[in-house]
This record gives sequence, structure tokens and C-alpha cells, in this order.
Amino acid sequence: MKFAKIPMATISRLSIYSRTLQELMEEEVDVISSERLAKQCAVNPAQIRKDLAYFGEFGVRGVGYRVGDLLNQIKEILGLNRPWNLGMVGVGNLGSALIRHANFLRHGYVFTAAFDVDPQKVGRRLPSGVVIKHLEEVDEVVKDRDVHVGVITTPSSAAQSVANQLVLAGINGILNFAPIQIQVPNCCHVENVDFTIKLDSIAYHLSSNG
Amino acid sequence: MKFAKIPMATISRLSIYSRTLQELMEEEVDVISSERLAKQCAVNPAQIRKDLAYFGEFGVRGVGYRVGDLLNQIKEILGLNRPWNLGMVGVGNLGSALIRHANFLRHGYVFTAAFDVDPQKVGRRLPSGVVIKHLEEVDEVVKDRDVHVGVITTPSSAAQSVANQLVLAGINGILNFAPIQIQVPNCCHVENVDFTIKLDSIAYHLSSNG
DNA sequence: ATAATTATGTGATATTCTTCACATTAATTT
DNA sequence: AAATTAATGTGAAGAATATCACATAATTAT
Repeated sequence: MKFAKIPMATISRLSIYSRTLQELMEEEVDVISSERLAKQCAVNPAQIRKDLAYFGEFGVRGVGYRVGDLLNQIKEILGLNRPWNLGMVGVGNLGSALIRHANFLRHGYVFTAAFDVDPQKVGRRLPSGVVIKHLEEVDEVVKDRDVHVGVITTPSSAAQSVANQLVLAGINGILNFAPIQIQVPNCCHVENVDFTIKLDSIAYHLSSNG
Repeated sequence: MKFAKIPMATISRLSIYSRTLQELMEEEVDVISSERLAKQCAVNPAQIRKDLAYFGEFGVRGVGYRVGDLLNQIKEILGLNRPWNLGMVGVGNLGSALIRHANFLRHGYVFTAAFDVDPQKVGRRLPSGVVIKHLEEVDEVVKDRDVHVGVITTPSSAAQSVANQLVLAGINGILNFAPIQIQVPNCCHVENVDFTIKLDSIAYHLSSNG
């Protein structure tokens, strides 16, 4: 399904395009030009066309892109034409907030499992119906609940060890909220979400100019 | 304080270096080479040296970098040698989890204000002691509580309007968790945190190879 | 039918970012 | 004191990414 070497940045932008297209659909917009879409996504119009060109021709010259079609095509490209099951590791403040957070479901991601090591938490049933399991049981639960992606919200100190266990349990994708660079074999793809890095970036910009 | 045009990516990496250096300090490591630091940060050693070279010379040839010194220098560069006050807008699941989340405090970020539009929430006092204010009062509260950066965790539909109000209230930095590209004047710096984009990226990688 | 208009798709160009490779400098050893 | 070793700092090369500019194709108007 993959042709040339696709820039990482292209993939991220496809997500952004899909978000905007979803909104446009809800506003019942039928057709949109790369120029207007670009403005809403805060990118260059040629960028959108280039990004799409890696995968084929999806527009109509002189007209633009059919919103619904393009959205479907992008979802197809990203592999979002199927459900993805998530397993949360670390059911603290952040973890339980994320499980309840509507955006995941809205984009087709479902938490089918949750893990912790705190005996007080293990066995508790979350509002979503998921029962918190002990991390020791990760192998079975990943198979039982068909977990595809692990989401780590443990303290940094535990993150690497958790990642190791997830990989051993057959997980190939990890979304890591711990502010540490975890090391995994090539078979596994890690994405990091670190808000404090973003805040540092804001701090820099607010400090360094005048 | 800024010299050449510094790559955005350099700034993000400086944050990562600082996280690792902080850990190294706690492990009482005195000196580290770019090679060993690079391995821990999962980057190229030359990258670290280049990144630092934008701002000066911080190492000792033949030796490496003094951990404590380098950490201080990086914090200085990023503008982290002072406290930064945050104002949360949207005290839902995610918002309140973030306010309680220890990582912000650990890196010198404090929530000194919180806003919502839900009358049920306005007036409530959070565990941290911060009282939730109505968004209408944003102008006064930003001044009173000396808020530097706004953190948006509202639904997407409200995010742009919230951003406008923050900018009018004098805020120049926004951390946006809503999955939408908000438009702001140049004086304001926005950073986006969108986990579903990261998940899409994972989905793509898990789908497209074999 | 033909011309005019519009907006895509894409080769060429420009820019930005990363890595290499080595000269430079500090410390250590002989 | 000279030679050796080690690791930084950096110009140059390379790779990746973004933008331009225009040929191409679809639609609309004459």
C-alpha cells in the first residue's frame, strides 16, 4: 500500500486535513479548493496537493476536492477504515481523563483495556465498562481484548519497563505521555505526547523576542 | 537574546535535553559527552552540538558537558529561569486532570487561574486552591493572577472564540488541546497538542507496512 | 464549438534541517 | 615537555521538506 518514502510530516498533515474535512462535512460543504482548505489548516496550498500526490489523484481540476470523497480517501490512506483498540497503562488522573475523553471515540479509537499496578485500582470498573487489570496480566488481556496500541500515562520511571512489557505482549504501537524517550525495537512505532515540551517552546518564544 | 534564526526543532530538542540532564543530575552524573547524551535522547550527537552552537559554547573539548552547567544554560535559553503562570480554559475531564498533573509543577508551570462557562462549575474551588471563574471575567483575572499562557481544553467548537478572548486579554502564548487549528495574530504563539493526530500516525505505520 | 476561467498535479527550485568529517582544544600519559 | 587521546565546535555536504510556477484538464460562458 505504501509507494515512495512518505514524509512523516505528510502523515501528520493528512490527519489535520481529515479533521477539517470532517468539520466541512458537518457544515454540508460539498467541494473545497486546496486554497481554502489550506487556509483553514494553516498550510500552503501546494503542500496539500503535494501531500495528496504521494498517494494518487483525488481532486478535479478546475473544481477542487469533493469533501466526502477526500475524507474517505485520507482515512483509507491512514488506515482508519477499521476500529483501533487502545490499552491504557496507568490509570491516574491523566489516564482516566483520557479514557473518558470524547475525542478518541470520535475518531474511531476505543479503550478496550486498562492496566495499573496499584492493588487499590486493580479490579475497579471504569464508567466505560472496562475493568482495570494488573499489568502482570498484560499478555492475556492484550489478546482477549484485541489491543492494538498501548497508551502509557505512568510516571517516567516506569515508562521504559511498561514499554518492554507491551512489546513482549505483541503491541506494535505506543502512544507515550511520559516525558522520557522510550527505546523499542523497530517493529514497534512510538509517538510521544509531551505537553511540557510545548510549554517550553511557548516560554522560549515569549522570552526571546521583545 | 536571539541571534540567528533558530530552527523550531532545535527548541523542542533543547527541552528533551533538559529532561535528560535533569535525570542525570538526580543520578549525580557530573559530566556527559554529546555521544552518551544523544543516545539517551535518541538523536544524533552532532545534532546536539549543532543545536547548542546556535547559542554559544557550553562544553569542554576532550571532556564533554558539565551536567549542571548545561542544564542551567538550556533553561536560561528557553526562558525557564522564572516562573510561568498558566490559565486553564475548560475545566472538564481533561482540564481538571491536567491541573492536577504533577509534570507541570515539576517544570515550573503553575495554574493560577481556571475558567469555564458552565454555571455549575463557576465558583467551585479546585484541590489546588484555584477558584473556577467565568470566562467573561478573563480580562480581570488574567491581570489579577498574572497569567502568561492560556491552556485550551474546551470542545473544538469553542476553541477559536476562546483564543480570541485570551488574545484580547493580553495573552501571548496558548497551548491548545482542541483538535483544530486556531488562528491568532502574530503577537501570540500557539502550540497544539493533538493526541488523535499521533494515534493516526501510529495507525498509518501499523497498517501500511506488513 | 470555441474561448475563457478555474484549480489541480507536478517538475524544477528554494529552503530548511541533519549528518559528516575534521580541525581545534583540553586533559592525560609517557 | 612532547605525544597521545578524547570529545567539542563547525564548515561543507547531504537529505528532507516546502514552495513556486506553469502545463494540464474540467467546467462555464459566449
